[in-house]
Amino acid sequence: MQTKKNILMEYNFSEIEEKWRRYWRENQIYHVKEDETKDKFYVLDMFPYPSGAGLHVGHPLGYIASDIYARFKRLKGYNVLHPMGYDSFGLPTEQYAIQTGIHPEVATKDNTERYRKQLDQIGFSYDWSREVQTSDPYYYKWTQWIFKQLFNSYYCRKEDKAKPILDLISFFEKKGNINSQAVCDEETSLFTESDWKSFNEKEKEDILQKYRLAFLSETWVNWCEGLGTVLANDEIKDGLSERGGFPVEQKLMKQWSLRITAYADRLISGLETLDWSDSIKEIQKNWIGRSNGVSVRFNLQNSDKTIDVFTTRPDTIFGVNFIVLAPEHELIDVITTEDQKQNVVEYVNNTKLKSERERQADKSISGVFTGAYAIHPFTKEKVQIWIGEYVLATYGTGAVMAVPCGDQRDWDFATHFGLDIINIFENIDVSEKANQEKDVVIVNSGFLNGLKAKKAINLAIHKIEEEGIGRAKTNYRLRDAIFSRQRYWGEPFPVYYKGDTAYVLDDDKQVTLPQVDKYLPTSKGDPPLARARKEDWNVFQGDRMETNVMPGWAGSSWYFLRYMDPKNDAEFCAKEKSDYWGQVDLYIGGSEHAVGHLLYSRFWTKFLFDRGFIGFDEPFKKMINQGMILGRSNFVYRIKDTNTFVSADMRAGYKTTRLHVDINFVDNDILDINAFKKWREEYANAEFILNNEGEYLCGSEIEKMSKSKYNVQTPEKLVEKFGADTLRLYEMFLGPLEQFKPWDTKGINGVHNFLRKFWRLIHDSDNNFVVSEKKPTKQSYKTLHKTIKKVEEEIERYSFNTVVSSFMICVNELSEQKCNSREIISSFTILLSSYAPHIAEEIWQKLGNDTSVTIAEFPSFNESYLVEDDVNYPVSFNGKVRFKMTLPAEMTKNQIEQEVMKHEKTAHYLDGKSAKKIIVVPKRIINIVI
RNA sequence: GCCCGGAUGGUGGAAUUGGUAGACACGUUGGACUUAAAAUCCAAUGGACAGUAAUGUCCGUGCGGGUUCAAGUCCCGCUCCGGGUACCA
Repeated sequence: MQTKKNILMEYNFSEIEEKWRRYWRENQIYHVKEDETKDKFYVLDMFPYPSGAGLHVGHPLGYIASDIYARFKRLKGYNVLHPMGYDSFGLPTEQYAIQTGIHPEVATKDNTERYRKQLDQIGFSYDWSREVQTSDPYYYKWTQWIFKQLFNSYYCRKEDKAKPILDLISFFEKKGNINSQAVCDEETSLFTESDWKSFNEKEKEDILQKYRLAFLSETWVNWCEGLGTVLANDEIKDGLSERGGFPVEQKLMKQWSLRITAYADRLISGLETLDWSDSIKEIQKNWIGRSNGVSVRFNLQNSDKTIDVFTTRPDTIFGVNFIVLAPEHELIDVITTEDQKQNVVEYVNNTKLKSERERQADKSISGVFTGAYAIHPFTKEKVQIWIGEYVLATYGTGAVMAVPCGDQRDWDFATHFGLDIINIFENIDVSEKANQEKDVVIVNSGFLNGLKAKKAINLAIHKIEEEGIGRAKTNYRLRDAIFSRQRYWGEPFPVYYKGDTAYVLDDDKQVTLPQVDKYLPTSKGDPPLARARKEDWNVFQGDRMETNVMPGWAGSSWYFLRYMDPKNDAEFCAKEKSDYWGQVDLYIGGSEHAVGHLLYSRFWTKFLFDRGFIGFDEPFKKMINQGMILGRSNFVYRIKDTNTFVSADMRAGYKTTRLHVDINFVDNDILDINAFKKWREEYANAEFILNNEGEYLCGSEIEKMSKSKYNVQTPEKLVEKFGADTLRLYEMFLGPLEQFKPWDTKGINGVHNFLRKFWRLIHDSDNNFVVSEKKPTKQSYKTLHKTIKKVEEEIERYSFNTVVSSFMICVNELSEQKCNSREIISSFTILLSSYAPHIAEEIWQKLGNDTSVTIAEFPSFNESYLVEDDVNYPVSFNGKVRFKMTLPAEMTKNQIEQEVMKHEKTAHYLDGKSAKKIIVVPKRIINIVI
């Protein structure tokens, strides 16, 4: 037991930390304003979704790192924007509302308050006056506003940017759409200016929908019955919804979409300007999936219809002897012959029954012949038309020209159905597998004979275009983003309908979420908002209001802009504010948002830039993805069909079931049996087979932290036991920020001891603060300046863990030197303040300062303190270090060589032989080659 | 399959451009203080071998080669682990 006196005499972190948190709050220390006299720096965290579970120790990892960086930049004289908010629309809150009837707004308020409390405890330097919440009507008013701008814009290919839709309308009025360079749906029909003038309002709007960047369209969507909503591609993993893991199927529905595909090229090229990890850039590139090729038209036999196929290998076109259509292809009904009709209908219906997941999982080859033939554009031979599941309706044209000798999938298909394989490669055997190598000479291919792929591709494209049977085309894997969700807890659309035609509200009007009786779809299957009566809507125009809501990523696509001007009631963000703060200079968050949030916010930023609302077209200049902190789970082993648990080291020979056990009952893998028995009723009478030490040993594994695994470590407990400064230091000390690492509290004492050691350095045995006014020794200056250099360099390269070591080394050395000089301690306190702000403020005050250490000046590094008179050289023989010798630093290479050869040990290691060569690297090493 | 990471003591990790591998911590062991414990302080701590000892020798950064006076670091070929992605024509 510690005595009361002991506690008072030591570093009393809980009192200190509370005191300074109050001080920061009351004096608005972290409040920040635009200041033209200073350089700006914008440090941002990915804002959290405030879930009911609260924060665990993994969440603050990135926040601590960004906070350290923000504090460091402030000390270096920058005007730092470092805000925080909540991504507060989302499914879990809504599911909770469905179960409990509690309005999501109420649950959100509770959750954000808990988050705030937890965040405050860690001592972050956020300017909370700039807080945003995506579910706040004052915020989503502007999310709706951006939607309106998207609705009222189109993408101009010529200028390669978004422009007002009014420009397009006046173009149509003058010239129709025949020479229009605007991005639009593939199947948009052509019209002249007089056609346009003859269209009525609905017809005009239907056409404009094919051009608007936010538009309604009847498309195949990913319908998730379990969630009762459609999902975007990035919300699906392995054919299941990312949230909840429910099956997803294809359904034809009228939905809002955003024309992100118009930005595909710029989203790829923009990556070059970003300081992001290669892996995230790579993921985005793959997701966009640009491939250059050509679309080729095949005429049909006995029909005036044609089939377009997309290929990246037109050089292999002479290897084509059949075509394969996706089961959803629109021509199937038209071309199938009578005698094949039954087979085809059966096959198509079967594949439709399968879910997306089943179709992905099933790699077996299936298909059916339509009975129809196309004509090869060059050889004029008959080409069979098949239907196959391996062809995707949503990619390219939904049809492929099959080249069995050159594509493994086509080869597999041909082999399975006994179709011919034409070989067009010189000296290549295609009887076992297809040849996908490009460095091969092409034969049997008319005008392409004797060429290799690179030249043949260009020639083939040229010829295809010349003959008018196709044109070069770039295809993208990226689809337009489905922007409607059939849910309640999201942004309502600022949209109303007259008949089937959608209109956006005037700029001065916004829709707020109406009250509904239940958060469930209606009996007709309409979204929850359809439950609202006319009088429940704050705005009601036309025949009906839009009842879909926006997806979770709407609000998070622009939140970093709102932080710059959070209270602005007239604009989403004043231009002069966004001009001042500019891009986010450092963005820290998880890599799980690689294709969702990070792609959409780049898209919105580019759009807002195009329309002149902001002055930059990439949101996040530098990004770091922090690694996940994993939990350590513990297990007990229940013998099958009994209520007896066997110790992990005794379980051989038993059939057992492994069960997660709450880590709070386990210390050093030893189970507290009494606590375990009390945990659940069913365990009250459990029996235990103990090991030879009479203990119950648990098994363990490193896993993701989750409630269901009972391995969650919360920051509260650690803050209570060790203080926030210790927690901050420890999370950084664990290892490199980007790395995945298991959470283990074993080492936390080490960092805590470091703070206590620092405290003791400047307090006497009665806990009185004592610093010396004497001039520090040369050695102490060296210690300090070594630390200044290291701290500055390491923080600049985001190596947060090694800085903690430098702090420790510094305090260790100062303790050894018994140095408590005011000058040294003052500088060190500033260095420490970005990591451990509470204790730094306390010491700073004790040193006699009456302003916060957060506005101190980072100590400047002076090289001259590190200059050594002597160098301790390692002397190696054939690369092996044998002894060391200290020599004056200013000695020349020749002098060093002479000194080394004179050394008594040199003769011993030369062992009678002569030195072939002596390598001297000044201030580093001496190597003697024998 | 393809694309990105990674592999260093009992543990987390350090070594920025090739130049003293294992900083800093944790853990372990021994010692001091104490009636005792906690806390604190001191010392040792990659492995093997030799020696009473000071010390010395050899081996050591996943494995096998190579470049170099010198390789954890660079090059070639593998193994294992983690992440992403997939009938994308």
